[in-house]
Amino acid sequence: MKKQVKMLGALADETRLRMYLLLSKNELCVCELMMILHMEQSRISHCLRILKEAGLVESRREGKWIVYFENPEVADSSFLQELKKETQLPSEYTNKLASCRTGQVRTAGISKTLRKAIA
Amino acid sequence: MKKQVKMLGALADETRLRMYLLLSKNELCVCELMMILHMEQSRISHCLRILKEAGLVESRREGKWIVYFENPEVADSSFLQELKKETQLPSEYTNKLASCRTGQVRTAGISKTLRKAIA
DNA sequence: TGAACATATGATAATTTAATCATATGAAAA
DNA sequence: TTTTCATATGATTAAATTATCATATGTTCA
Repeated sequence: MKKQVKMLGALADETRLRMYLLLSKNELCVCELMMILHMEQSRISHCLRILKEAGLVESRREGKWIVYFENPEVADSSFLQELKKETQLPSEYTNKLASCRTGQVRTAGISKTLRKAIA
Repeated sequence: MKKQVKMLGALADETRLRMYLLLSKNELCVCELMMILHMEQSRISHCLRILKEAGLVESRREGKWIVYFENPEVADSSFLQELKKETQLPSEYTNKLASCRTGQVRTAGISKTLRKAIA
């Protein structure tokens, strides 16, 4: 039960649930999540850590980026699959996700401009 | 999403998750939950309120008892069904639940003796 | 090598949540 | 009709979470 409680706790937050839903659709680096969720970097990182500690996501380094993705070991948990089905991510985020799929954000980098835009 | 977050939050606590799992198997009054979970009354009541506000359980009065049960409207949510399947309630609780099924606890009342035993 | 970038993380402050205690309400039984 | 039982709830305190800020680490590129 402890493991389930930890997972549930990690998902019991709107920001983290959005992150998890996004990452279950597409792997993303932190700066892409900053863009999509319009939040500052350290907040994103802290949230990702909680998701990671709950076993929901994993990460790998890719050049200067760290890419997060859904932990393949839990991806096929039917409980999580059903949660994903029943939970609609606002289109605002799925739209932004689409532009990340083409790699625009990561290539451009967030730099000063984007950082200010988010702040 | 807000609704899901509230549900997840209500279940992201070991005590409340146990309660929900118990109630999804069998309706129970507060004193039966006190017995099974070995916790004091106000704590049980507060937890039940959170489960109720999240839409997971409902209650009805029955004589001097108030009986809680899984909200039939969510019982068939496949997400919750899978959660129940994937989450094993410790046998310690299912055993105690069995004795409640026969109505022993409720009929006997908790009275001073039981109250002390729990305290 | 050193600047700029991408991310993590420790510390602090702010907010939320949970546990406990005391008391209130309402039903049943004496 | 007062006492006991069953439960709810408000208040207070204790504990955990979250956001923010500052800074550290590792990477790339000039």
